[in-house]
Amino acid sequence: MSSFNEIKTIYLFSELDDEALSLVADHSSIKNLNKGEIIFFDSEPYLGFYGVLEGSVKIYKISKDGKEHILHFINTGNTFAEVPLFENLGDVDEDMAYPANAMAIEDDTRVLLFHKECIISLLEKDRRLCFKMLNSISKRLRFLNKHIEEVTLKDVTKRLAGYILLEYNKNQLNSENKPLVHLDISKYDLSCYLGTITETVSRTFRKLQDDDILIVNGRNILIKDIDRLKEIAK
Amino acid sequence: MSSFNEIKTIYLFSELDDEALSLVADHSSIKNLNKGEIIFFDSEPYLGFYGVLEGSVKIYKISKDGKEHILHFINTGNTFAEVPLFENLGDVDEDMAYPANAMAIEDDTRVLLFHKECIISLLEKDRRLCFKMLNSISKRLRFLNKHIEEVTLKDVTKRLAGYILLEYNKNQLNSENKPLVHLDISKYDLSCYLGTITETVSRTFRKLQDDDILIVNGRNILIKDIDRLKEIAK
DNA sequence: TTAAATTTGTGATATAAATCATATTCTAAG
DNA sequence: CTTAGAATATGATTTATATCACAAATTTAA
Repeated sequence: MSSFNEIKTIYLFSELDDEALSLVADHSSIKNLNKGEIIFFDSEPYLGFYGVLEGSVKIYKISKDGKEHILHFINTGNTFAEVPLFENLGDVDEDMAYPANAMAIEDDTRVLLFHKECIISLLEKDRRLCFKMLNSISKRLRFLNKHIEEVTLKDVTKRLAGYILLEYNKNQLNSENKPLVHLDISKYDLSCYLGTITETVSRTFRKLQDDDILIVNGRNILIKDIDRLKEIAK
Repeated sequence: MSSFNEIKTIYLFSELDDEALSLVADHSSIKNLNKGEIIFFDSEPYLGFYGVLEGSVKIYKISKDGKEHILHFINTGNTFAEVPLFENLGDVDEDMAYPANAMAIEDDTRVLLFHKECIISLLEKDRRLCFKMLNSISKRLRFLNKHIEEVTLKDVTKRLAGYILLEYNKNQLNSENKPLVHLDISKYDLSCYLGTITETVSRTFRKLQDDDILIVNGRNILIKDIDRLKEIAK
């Protein structure tokens, strides 16, 4: 059972009234997951979309020979796997399938599964929710746009530099203006996200370190020369 | 000026009543373009989204050093550049920008620009339109998902094989069951779409031809061994 | 119809990054 | 603490694909 307040941590549901919230509560279930546990597999029959209450999830593809590519990391408050709901507008729930794999990447990750059956009726009642859904999907699309640009048009060094700068900007508010970045994903996941392998990430960190741009200590990165890092990322 | 019937060729608008159609007509303009003409540039201020009435458009990114990557080809009936409308839900039209470049790739391409100002009000009135918009964006997202999987997890041969099979399936209805594919894009655009360069596409076609899988004649491709082609694409 | 320009094809070479092989460091379990 | 397993680092080698150079073919324009 999920409290209304917990449901409201999901951005999409944050402005729902109590009536709508109880409908969501009645049609959703919560899963607790440890690091490495699968939420769904690519092409698996679609049950509904998910929201992250706590922890972190990766959305990824795997090739026949085991090569992995991470499309998104999803954190608290955000939803994933909404797309199948709207792909086949006519055919209500005709052969819907998940568009990628999803795995928890932190212990004690909590996700809310909102079963597909009643979403449409909720959206039909609430125009604001429709717009929020459009907002979520649009942001995801813009993000993938950017991601594909990075992977196809830039080399690994640029991509890694860009990732670190993005993380730095994200957390700048938290930390006390120190140019310090803490990676909250493993180097393996980082390499899969950057479209490369762990060895190459290692070497690239070393190179940036040897050039006095970063100091890498495990998952902690001190940015020594942010201007040059920005120049590289371009 | 645009006739209602012409507007209805855009899938998103196909079911609008006359009142809504006249609103669309009043707030849109039509552009005629020749091959190579730009519709908008990446990051340019956002005017509204487009629908293709006739011809074909490519949506693409370009790197600092001129390398190009094509994200989508948009054909008659389909819309593009809807994303900026919904990204910043609160701030009405705060600094919206196009998410990529768009160029006509056929002569006599006709596009309809639907100015951003009145779209939201139209969507607020018409729930069905909201769902169609969700449908369009979702399809685009699924497509990019697939595209990124191809580019990051498969080699050029697999990607090219996959592209030819997709084109074959698309046009199978038209042609009289002959395993014939006509490329309706240049080899340059094909290479940019596959995340490679023209030389590599040339060589890959040659390899597939030498292996008796295809016969390539300019833009016409005869599939000699579809089973092996499918096997390669996997 | 011919010339110019663009597109396409092919060979030789260069290069970024993957693969393979260990070594080292870190982490979690007993 | 100690040990086993996982994650990370680094060197040597290979490989797919980009780059460069140019030839051939096709399209466009004059």
